[in-house]
Amino acid sequence: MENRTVRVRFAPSPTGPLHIGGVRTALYNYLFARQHGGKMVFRIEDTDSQRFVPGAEEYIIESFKWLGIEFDEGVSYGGDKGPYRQSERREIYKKYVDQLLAEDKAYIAFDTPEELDAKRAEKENFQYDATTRGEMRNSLTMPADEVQALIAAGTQYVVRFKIQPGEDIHVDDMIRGDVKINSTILDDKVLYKSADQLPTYHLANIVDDHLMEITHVIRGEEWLPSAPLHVLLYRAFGWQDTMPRFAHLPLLLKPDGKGKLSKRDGDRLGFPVFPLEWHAADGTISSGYRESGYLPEAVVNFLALLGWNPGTDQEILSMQELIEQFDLAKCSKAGAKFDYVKGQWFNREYIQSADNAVLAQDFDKILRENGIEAPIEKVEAVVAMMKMKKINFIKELWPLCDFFFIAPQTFDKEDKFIRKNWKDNAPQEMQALIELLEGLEDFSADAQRKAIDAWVEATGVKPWNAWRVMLVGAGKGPDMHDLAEFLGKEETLRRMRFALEALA
RNA sequence: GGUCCCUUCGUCUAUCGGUUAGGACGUGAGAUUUUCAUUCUCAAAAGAGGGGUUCGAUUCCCCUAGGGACUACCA
Repeated sequence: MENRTVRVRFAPSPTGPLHIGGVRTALYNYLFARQHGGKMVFRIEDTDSQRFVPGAEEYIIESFKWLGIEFDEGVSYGGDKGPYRQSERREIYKKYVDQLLAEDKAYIAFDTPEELDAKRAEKENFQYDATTRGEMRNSLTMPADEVQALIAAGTQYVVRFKIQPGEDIHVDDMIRGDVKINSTILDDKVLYKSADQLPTYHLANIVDDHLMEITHVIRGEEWLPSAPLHVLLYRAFGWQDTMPRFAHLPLLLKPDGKGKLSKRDGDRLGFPVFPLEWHAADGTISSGYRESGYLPEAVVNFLALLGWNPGTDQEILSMQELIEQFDLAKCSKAGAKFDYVKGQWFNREYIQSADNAVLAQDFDKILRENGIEAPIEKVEAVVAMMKMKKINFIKELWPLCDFFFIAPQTFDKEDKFIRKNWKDNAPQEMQALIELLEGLEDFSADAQRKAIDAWVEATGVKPWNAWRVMLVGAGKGPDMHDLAEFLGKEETLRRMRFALEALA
């Protein structure tokens, strides 16, 4: 059985946008599958017809495309073990539910939700299990013909799993080791609802994982308490020999305060919790990593290190390196607070090493939003000069780069930088610099540097800051020679002459 | 309440019985500098508490405390 090809799955419920914690779970599954030359399946768990949200499925698919997490089969990817949408697998589940019923491993229950609520209200710790099922309305307590009559009359019912109490159930977790839970504390879980003829998560999950030949279930820690139930289900079906191995990942926690990271934390603290921007039906918009200016590689790298690390000091890892180095045994057991400040640092690192042409495309959009249309090679030149500045996002480049495209119109003489660098002798010195630049045939940064260095050597004048006042109007920007080359001889001299007058 | 999981700098983490407890983010200081930055250097910063086991525990065991998850005809 250990020679089976690795097959993992990511199986979200289409109830809304994909949470960033879900993204990390999917990423770990992906890394694990790729490392072992296995397959990654995308399944949609839409067994709760009440909570279905239109567009969620498409959103999830688009998110993974953006992030570079690729599936091998599943919804929208195809494959020979479909259908991959649980709502399309009704007959399959029905067959297995009937099998459990026939083997007396499950039973039919007619108690209504209202009756159960009443029970819970009267008995603090009411649980539908071996101690209580004898006093409920189910096929264990009612005559068979009455049960059949009720069903024939169209009475709604559920199928419950008959759990034998008093047994220690062991779950062998790849991250946590042996986890033991006694079956007595488990309740007789609802496996199937006649109302919508759909199974609940637990049944559908086990049947699908088995039929889709899943070898490893890598999921969030919130599933650990129900893992014993799943083990029991595999056993009930006689599938224990091919039961997948489990790995329960630590949760992503709120950056501040307590509890797990929730959808609302993002807007509250100013960072996205969704990969892509999400427009809810009620009109509210939740920000996304993509729209906020994150590079997908940075998001992947950041998420990968939240709960796992390669055991070395290396923190910048490409998808390929992650695939090679990922190891479930090295995953941490404790939940990780979501450190979005470090996430921003990852983005900065990826911006600084990103291809200028790619960044130019992003920056071009920002420029257009600010009414600037420039040739893309000019945009790329600006990005090349400025991306090493202290920016976490490309959009932060605009206030640092506006002067490339818009000449300073006014000069605030109270401005600290101008006051300090526009001294009484500045006009004469800058006039001399203008004359020097006028005489240059070659206006490249190198040629300027050569000529100006010689002039500086001869006169002792340090022209750069005053020059910056004239071309930029503030204490920011790149090397003056690079800037002047970018602006060109004509524009450089025009700005200088204008500034000379404006500052007089 | 019950069950299970977890616990090293503010945060993410390394350490798989013997280390000056390492790295990164963030923070502070200094150097470099043609502004803003970058870069470089340095600094402050941690084993929850208590018992064991052991020649020796951050590391293994137990207890306590704290945190988290689960406890639906949701996933």
